[in-house]
Amino acid sequence: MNDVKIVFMGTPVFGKEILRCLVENSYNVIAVVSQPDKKVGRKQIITPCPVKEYAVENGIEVIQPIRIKKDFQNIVDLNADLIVTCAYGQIIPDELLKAPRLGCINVHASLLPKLRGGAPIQRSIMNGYEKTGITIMEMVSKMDAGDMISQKEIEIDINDTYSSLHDKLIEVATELLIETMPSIIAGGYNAVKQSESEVTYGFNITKEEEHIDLTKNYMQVYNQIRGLSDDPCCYGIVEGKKVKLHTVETTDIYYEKENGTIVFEGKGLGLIIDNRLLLIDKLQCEGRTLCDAVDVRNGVARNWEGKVMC
RNA sequence: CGCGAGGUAGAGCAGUCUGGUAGCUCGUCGGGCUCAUAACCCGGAGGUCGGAGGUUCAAAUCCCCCCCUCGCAA
Repeated sequence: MNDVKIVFMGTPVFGKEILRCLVENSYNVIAVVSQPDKKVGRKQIITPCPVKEYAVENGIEVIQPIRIKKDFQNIVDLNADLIVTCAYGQIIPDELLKAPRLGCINVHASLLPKLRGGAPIQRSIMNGYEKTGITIMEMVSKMDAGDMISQKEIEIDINDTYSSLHDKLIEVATELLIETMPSIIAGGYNAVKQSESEVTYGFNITKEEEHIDLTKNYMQVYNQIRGLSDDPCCYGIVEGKKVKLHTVETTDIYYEKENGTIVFEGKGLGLIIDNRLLLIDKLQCEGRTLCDAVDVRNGVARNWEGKVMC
């Protein structure tokens, strides 16, 4: 398999693990394409993305076009046999898609045609799905619309969060990739068209969607919170300050109270949605560190009993 | 030099404006009550108040510098 020259394109941790999978299984990754280094955090420190970091550690050439739409010729010139992408972050121009002999494939974290787009993992939880998975497909100019080569399902546990599901899907993705790569290289697979009538989208999460939506029902709110945990996290406003809800659990305890009312439950904190108690385990108040609900109640939230989150 | 909040006992916080005995809730340890308890009562231990310098009779508190954390913005 060393004779097949592969270019990998990806950016975040998910992509890094796919790249690692290729490298550790002795595939010949001749170069990596990533988003440009970005200024990160309050101090605006320029930080390389995880994929670049891994590539550099392993002595693989890294290319970081600012706008790949125009700036792709140097990638074509690598004369790769196959391009593997996973969470790269830019639309890849048709000329580049056509360049490799074996084409371009993408590892996508949903059961296509469901949840095309950039945030399939979060959306699968926020939409209340009971299963999701990984799809490996051919790339076409329309995002995530190519014919499907292979697919693997996974159940979403009621306690899964974005980060726990993210980690599980990495496992599934690497397994599926190992299974699928030989047939891609050999060219002997049957690609399946996506059923256009079943297409749904899972676009990136907007700022507004991180704000707790109290017009939704109990389970929808629960799904919103766990679908966004631990990052970027769902938040509500209490006494004018942002409160991030990191970890919550459902209960069968009922109260007749206004939506969003905060109650003292046991030694910790609870939130009333649809007259039903949502137990808060970990949260973070603006300007403060992440901590257990018990601690927050002992300090910042001493007088929160009966206050309403909005 | 982007804007803002914060660093006080093992944890989470109040006190700082208006300088003058180091406080609260939880935890912990000991005792009591109880069939029993994460409940309740009594008692104890535990802090160079992020660090250096300055003002002052006196600094957690005022002034200056540095370090670290978090929210926003990107």
